[in-house]
Amino acid sequence: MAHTQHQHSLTRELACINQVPIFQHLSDEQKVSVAQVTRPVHAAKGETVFAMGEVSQTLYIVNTGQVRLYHLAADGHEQVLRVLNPGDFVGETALFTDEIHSSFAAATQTGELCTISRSALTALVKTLPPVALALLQALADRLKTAERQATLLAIPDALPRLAGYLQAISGRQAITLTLPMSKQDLAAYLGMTPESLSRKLRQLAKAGIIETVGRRQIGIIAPEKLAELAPE
Amino acid sequence: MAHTQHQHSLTRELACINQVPIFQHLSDEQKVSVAQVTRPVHAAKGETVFAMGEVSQTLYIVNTGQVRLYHLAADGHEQVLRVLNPGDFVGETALFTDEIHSSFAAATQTGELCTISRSALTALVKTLPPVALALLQALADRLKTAERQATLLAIPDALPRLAGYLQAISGRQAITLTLPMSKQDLAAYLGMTPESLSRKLRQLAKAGIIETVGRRQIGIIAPEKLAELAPE
DNA sequence: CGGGCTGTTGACTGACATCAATTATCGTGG
DNA sequence: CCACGATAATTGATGTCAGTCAACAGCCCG
Repeated sequence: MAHTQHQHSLTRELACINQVPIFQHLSDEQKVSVAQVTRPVHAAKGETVFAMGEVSQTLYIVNTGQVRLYHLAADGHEQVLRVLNPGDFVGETALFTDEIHSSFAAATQTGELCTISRSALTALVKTLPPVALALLQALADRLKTAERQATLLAIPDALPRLAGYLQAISGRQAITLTLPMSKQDLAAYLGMTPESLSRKLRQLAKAGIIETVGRRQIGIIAPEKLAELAPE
Repeated sequence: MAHTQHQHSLTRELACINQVPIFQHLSDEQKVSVAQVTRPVHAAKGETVFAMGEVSQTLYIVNTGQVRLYHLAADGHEQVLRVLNPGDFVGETALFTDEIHSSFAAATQTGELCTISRSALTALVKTLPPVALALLQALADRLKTAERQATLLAIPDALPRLAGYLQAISGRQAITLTLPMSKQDLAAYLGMTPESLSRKLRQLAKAGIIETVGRRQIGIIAPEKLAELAPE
């Protein structure tokens, strides 16, 4: 490992930082100071980024590609916690405690990650208030999403659960959207089996509320009917 | 409303701040500067702190008493999001957007809250890095809890869901604990009906794993058997 | 062009929701 | 302090939705 990167052009690091919302509003020189504590990491499709039980003191930010976060039960069943797309990050809990990872992370698409060590990020938060605010905002957003997901999962019936999810990611608009993950992952995320998901999507399509386009695209035709099925 | 509080002794405000983990590690003078932007609010049992749909730019911190956060569905069904005990807070999303509340908050026990306005807290975060770090930590903790709950709720069978919950709040110890909410609220929180919860508790009691003491107390007798039933 | 993985469809079964009635517990006022 | 009423919690009987197992279809990648 190189213990000095002064000769390094930092272009890869800066590419990462420019990609990521939490560093978006920094000045150029501030970005450079962040880039100096950033280390790019390559992740090939299927590769494990970190495993449950590992000790980590690192924040991972996805630059390109996609990473899937999941719990693994003793019976082998995987529960998808969330899917990290470019700009998303994970590992913030490791910034405060030496706590072990409570989940697995594996790349579903080959891409590039950026890592920042705990000590470096703590220093950044202390010296650059905008970073602290951006981090707070990102965490608050994720918290809201997680609580929303928990509310959805508490619904016993699969149809309103799916309707609520579709409503959330479509923004109640009649648009065609690309699913952020495969359907079997989505099924696990929504707490149902792939079979059930398939059936419910078909049911919604038959009712003229949505249409499935290819494998990963869904067109929302009647948002108002979706709202009737969804909770609240 | 008094537009100046200079004569005020700040004792109530300081009591609140000293109670709350996110301000715990501040120096005395830093605490005073926080106290100056804090406003205490009394909440009687049953009183609504804020309602869904209201616009808020305020952080609420529970000093004493208890506040219940819940969603209200169109059919009148309540879904408990979480229960705020002393030291817990809510309203962090309002710090970044003028977004409307997505839930109701009602006091279940008479107590005292502290409020901090958005602008004041933003300023605090910028000037006092320890506050930013503490807030980040608190949000990270809550995020972890929310993700854990999501994982639990994704389990289709009620028994492991309950076992996982009991394990989490008992800390895997053989202790007698007081439930943080009524059983019907707990049932909603765990995504099942009160009837199912009752049956599952009975099942655990018959198996000698727990015992129910009164209405809100549960004794954990065999934590290791609970662990067998719970996921992971 | 072929293989494997992802997604779909079908039949069956079991667990939980639902509806209804009873019992226990707590808070309150006499 | 006890009796009462209201609410919470339990118990029972029944129906239904989603999980399971199994086979098949379709897309993508090599």
